[in-house]
Amino acid sequence: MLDNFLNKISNNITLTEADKAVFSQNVIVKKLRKRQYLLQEGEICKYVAYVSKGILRSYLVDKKNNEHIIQFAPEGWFISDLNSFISEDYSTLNIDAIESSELVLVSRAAHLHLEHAVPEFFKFNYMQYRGAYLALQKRISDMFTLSTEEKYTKLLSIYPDIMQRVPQHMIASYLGLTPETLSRVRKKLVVNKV
Amino acid sequence: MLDNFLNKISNNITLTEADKAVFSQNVIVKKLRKRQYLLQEGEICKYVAYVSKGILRSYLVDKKNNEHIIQFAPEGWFISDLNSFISEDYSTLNIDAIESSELVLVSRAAHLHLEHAVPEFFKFNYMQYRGAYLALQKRISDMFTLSTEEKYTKLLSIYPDIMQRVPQHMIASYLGLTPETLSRVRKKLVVNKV
DNA sequence: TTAATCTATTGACCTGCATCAATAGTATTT
DNA sequence: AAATACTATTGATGCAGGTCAATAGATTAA
Repeated sequence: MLDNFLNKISNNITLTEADKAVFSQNVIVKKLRKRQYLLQEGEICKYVAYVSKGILRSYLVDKKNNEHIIQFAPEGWFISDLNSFISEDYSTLNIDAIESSELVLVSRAAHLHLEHAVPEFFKFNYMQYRGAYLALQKRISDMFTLSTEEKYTKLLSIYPDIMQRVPQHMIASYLGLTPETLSRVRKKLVVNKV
Repeated sequence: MLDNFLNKISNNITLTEADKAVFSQNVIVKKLRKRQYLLQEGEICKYVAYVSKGILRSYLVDKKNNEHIIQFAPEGWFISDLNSFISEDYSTLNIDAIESSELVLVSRAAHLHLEHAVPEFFKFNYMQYRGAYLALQKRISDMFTLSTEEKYTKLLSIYPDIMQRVPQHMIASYLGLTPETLSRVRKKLVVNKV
């Protein structure tokens, strides 16, 4: 699982063997069972998690106790409550495992240290943040401009793998729909396709 | 207007006089009249614009010809279609001036050059992107969890200055509402306050 | 193997917001 | 000063999607 993490990093930037050693010494490997929390609302987010196996989600819970999924993170992705991680404020997000998973955790201190010790890692994070920003901008654009049906089919076409692994009501939650509505949208799609 | 820009940068990172000279030589100063486009959908976004005076907006137009505002950028803010700027793909966003404005433009080549020539500027952008990502994440959270009324009052409390300067139908557009609906929400708020 | 939980579907009903249309005040232009 | 565009409000009406409730298959736990 550590290898998986180091590969991810070195796919994007060049790491010497020494760099890899520094990484290895500054991260924590962790397993999570299905439904186990990595982070619960109100805690301080101590880690950025890299998913080497399985799939996690981050979500928030509104006043009516409805869950809204912010992000799915399958193998190869990072997940955290970045705001809490950076500011050390209480988190508003929950993060848990949809499947039992394996993670590589980077603490705040380790993250800072690594950015300093491995300057290329700073660059890596620059790209990550920029990419994450662009992705969210696209998501907002889609929220504004696409019909419910289009949002769903686009999601299916972009992340077919993820969509097959997570229960349907979580897809609904990600799209800002109730499970009932998504069920009806799907029905309509099937009928129209025949 | 160039000073305003240099101050913005040097509020966040330390610039030598030499650095400032490099910046000055690598940016373009530009004025925009009210309603004038900086960027039109389908063009390639050549610049990141810093607003030294006035206020701009970026928005997209859906199939039904409704505008959806992605961002307002008053003095001290940056605006662009970052996706188009980086990838040199055709832009999906429009950017225009809500008030007549003064800008400092940084081209892609200049941006790359500056990041290289002034390493602190690379750091500055790292922070910008990270901050922009966090801001969008909050926006999505609010879209999910707040009622229409709450979204509006929160916007008013966070950006009272901007909200006073832009027409109401643009606020509606930013919130994903029709002008009629926002008008009714406002009415209800006044009545409830009395 | 039997509960208990999780998941998806379907129906009946309700509501928040969009749509369409009319009015009127306020800026801009010429 | 008149004409044109822009902006905000209000009313009437329709619909997409939420809510509540029932059913049933599929997982998971005891």
